[in-house]
Amino acid sequence: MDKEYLNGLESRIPHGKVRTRFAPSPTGYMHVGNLRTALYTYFIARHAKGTFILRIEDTDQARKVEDAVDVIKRTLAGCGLSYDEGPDVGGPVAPYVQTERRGLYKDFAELLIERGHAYRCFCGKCEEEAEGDEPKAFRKTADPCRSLDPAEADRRAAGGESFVIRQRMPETGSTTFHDAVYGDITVDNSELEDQILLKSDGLPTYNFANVIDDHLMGITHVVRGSEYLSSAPKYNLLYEGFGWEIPTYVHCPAVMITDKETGAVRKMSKRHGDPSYEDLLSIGYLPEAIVNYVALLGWSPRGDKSETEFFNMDGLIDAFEIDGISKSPAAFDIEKLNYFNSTYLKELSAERFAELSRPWIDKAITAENVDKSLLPELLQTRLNKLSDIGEMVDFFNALPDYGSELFANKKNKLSEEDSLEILEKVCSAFAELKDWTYDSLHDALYSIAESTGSKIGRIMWPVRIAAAGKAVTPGGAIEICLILGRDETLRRFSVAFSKLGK
RNA sequence: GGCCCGGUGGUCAAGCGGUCAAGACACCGCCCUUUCACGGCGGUAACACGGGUUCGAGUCCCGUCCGGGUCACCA
Repeated sequence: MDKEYLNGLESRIPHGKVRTRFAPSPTGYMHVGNLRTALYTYFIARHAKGTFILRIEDTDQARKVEDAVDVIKRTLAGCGLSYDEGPDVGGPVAPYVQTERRGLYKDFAELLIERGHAYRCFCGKCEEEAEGDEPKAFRKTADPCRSLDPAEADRRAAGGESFVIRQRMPETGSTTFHDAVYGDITVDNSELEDQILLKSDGLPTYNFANVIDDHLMGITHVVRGSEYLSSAPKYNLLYEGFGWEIPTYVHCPAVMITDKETGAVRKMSKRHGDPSYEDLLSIGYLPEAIVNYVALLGWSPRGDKSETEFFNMDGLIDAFEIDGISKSPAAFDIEKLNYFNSTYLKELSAERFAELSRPWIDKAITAENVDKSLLPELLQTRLNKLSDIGEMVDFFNALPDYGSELFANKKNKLSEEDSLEILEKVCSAFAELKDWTYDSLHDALYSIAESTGSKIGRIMWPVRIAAAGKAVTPGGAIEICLILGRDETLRRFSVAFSKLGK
C-alpha cells in the first residue's frame, strides 16, 4: 500500500473527466446538511457525465461509530445516489477507506519535511497554550520544534520519541484561493496556524488526508460545507508544496434550522435532535420528496420564473449548476417539506399508497369490525406525512370524549337541538336499512334532507360528529359510518343522544 | 476577540445598473363542496441601516449593525 499503489496511479485515473467524491466521516448520523452536500456532489458528477465516488474518512479512532457506514450507504441508496467507486464496489484508485490507506500519508508528510513545508513537533498532546491573547503567535514563533535541526528531529523520532508532523506556514504574505461559489478569498498567512498533518498515532488529520486522497483519486471538484472555507488556504499551500494541481473548490453554505423553543436559527445538529434523513423516513416522508426539497435548500435552478419546483433525480441532474448555489445559509423548513411530501403522496398510485399506508393504519386501528379497506383513498389527499395517520384515524378505535357543543355549527345554522332532531331521524332510518353500503347510506341521508327541506350539509354535520366525536375527520359522514359499520355507528349515536341530553 | 463569509417578505428564493421588486411554502379571504381536505381564484407581506459612485442602485464602493463559520493530535 504505498510505492506499488502509486505506481502508474495517474494512468488509472480517467483524464479530462469530472470526478467528485462524497467523503463523510462515519459518525452514525446523516443530517440534512450532509445529505445536501452528497446531493450536490452527485449532481456535479452526473451532470458532467463524470464519476461519483464514496470515500470514508475514518481517521478519528475515538469517534468511530458502529454501523455508521451502513447508515451512509442506506441513505445514499435510498436517495438514489449510486457511486461508481467506493468501499464495497472498488475502483481504479482503491481502497476508499482512509484507515486502509494509512501507509500512504507518512511518505507524503516526509516529502513535505524534505521540502521545508513541514516539521516534526515533539511538544506533546497536552500542552495547553496560555489562554487569551496570541495562541497563533505562540505556535508559529515560539514552538521550539519549528526551528529544530532536521537531523536532530530525525534522531529523536528514530529514538522512539512521540511526535506529530506540522505544516510550516509562511510567516508573511498572503494566500488567495478561488471558490466556485464564493469567488476569490484572500487570507494573510500570519493568520494560518501550523496545523497538524500527521497525528502521533501515525494517522493523518482530515486536513491532510483530504488533500492527499483528493489528489491521488483525481478529484476535480471538491465539494464540502462552508465550515471548511477558512481552512482552504492551508489546503492550497499543501497542493502548492507538492506541486499538484488545485481542484475546483465548491463550498456550500450551512443548513440552519429554527429552534422550536427559542425561535433562534442555528446550525442543524444531532445534539438538538434535528432530523436526519432516516428520521424523516421513519415518520413517513418519501425519499423523492426529501431529495427534491433538500436539493432546493441552498440551490435554485436557472430559468424562467414560476417554473416548477418539482424535480425528480434526472431533472435535478439536468438542471444542476454550481452557479445556482447560494452563498447564504438556508433554514430547513418542515412546512415546505410537508408540501413536497404531500404532493408526492398524492401522485402515488392508489395501490402504492395503500401499500405504504397499511402498516400505519394497522398500527393505529386495533379495534375489530372496522373496515379499513376504504381508508387509504380517504387518507391519500389529506396527509403531509404517513405518521399523520395515527391521530387522524384514532377515533375509529374508540369514540373520543367530546363536548356536545361540537353539534352546534354556525355555517350550517345548526344548534344542538337541531342536531338532536336530525340525528333521531337518521338513527331510525339507519336502523331500518336493508344493507350498509355507500349508496344505501347516501340515499337515506338525502331523503331525510329532502323530506325536511334541509341542505344536505345540515344532515351530514351531526352524523359525522356523532360518528367520529371530532370536528376534523379524514372523510365525510357516509364514509365514516360505512367504515364503522352499523352496530358501532348506532352505538355512537346513542352516546350522542345522551350528550345532547336525551 | 482575531480572521473569513453572508444579509431581498415568517421561510426558500429570482434579480446580475433602468421591472409596478418574480415565483413557491406558510398565513388570510372567496369559490367549489357531504365536514376536513383536495382543487380553483384572490390577498397581506421584503431589498438591515447610513454614506458615497451614477442621469439612474436591491444590484457597484465604504462604514455600521446583525447573522453564520473558523481559530482541536474532530472531521
